[in-house]
Amino acid sequence: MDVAAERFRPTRPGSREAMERLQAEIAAEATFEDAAGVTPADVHSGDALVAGVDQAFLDDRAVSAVVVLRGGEVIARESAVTPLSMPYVPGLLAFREGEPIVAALEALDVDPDLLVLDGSGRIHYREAGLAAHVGVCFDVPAVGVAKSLLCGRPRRATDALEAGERVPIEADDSMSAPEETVVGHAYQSRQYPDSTRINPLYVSPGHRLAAGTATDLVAACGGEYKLPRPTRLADRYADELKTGR
DNA sequence: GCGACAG
DNA sequence: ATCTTGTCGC
Repeated sequence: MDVAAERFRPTRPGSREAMERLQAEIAAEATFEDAAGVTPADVHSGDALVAGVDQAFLDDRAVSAVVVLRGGEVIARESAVTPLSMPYVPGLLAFREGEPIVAALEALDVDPDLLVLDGSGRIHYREAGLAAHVGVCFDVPAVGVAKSLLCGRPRRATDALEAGERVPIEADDSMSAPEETVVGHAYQSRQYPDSTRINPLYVSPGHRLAAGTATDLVAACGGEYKLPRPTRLADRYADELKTGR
């Protein structure tokens, strides 16, 4: 697939200020409402191609793995390795992991209808998390799936949720969005029958999706584990590339 | 100064 | 994210 807007390519700008300015542009360019056509039904039927993306690290390099699914079946895989240009900084993840991700996606011969990224989308200080950055860069519907919450506040307690339940995540005063704007959801993809609790996933739209639809799509991706199938497979592939099978 | 902080 | 043994629970 091809980058739609070269100016949004996540390469490391000179300063933190420059990176934050670019994120403000990303957020302004991102659409946080349904504007693409990809529906949960399309994901189920196989009418939509879903790409799961995840990274693994080796010393000073990052390896990004992409797995494309059509109705739960793997139809393509790609990967890319690039040197790390900066350390992990909360709020600037896209500038650390974006280069290998974009490179791996560019190597794809097919064009996914939905990108599922490991990290936040709109749940971000400037509403420009990894999923928004990559989604806007390719101008493709994207959703972010994080294992922990970067910012924002759950509308109610998120412990003891049943499988399938979701709780809105509202913007707090650390974010650019008006307070209480629903920027994503805590989504309980899996849960044990009793005692032991599994933490929920934090799903947020990256581009061309409303918060509710983003979560519906992740649910439609399925999977036997906590992470949605596309992400789980990309995670395994990345680890496979890192070690050597 | 204190607390919070995707991967 | 990554480094890792043991350990709790279905």
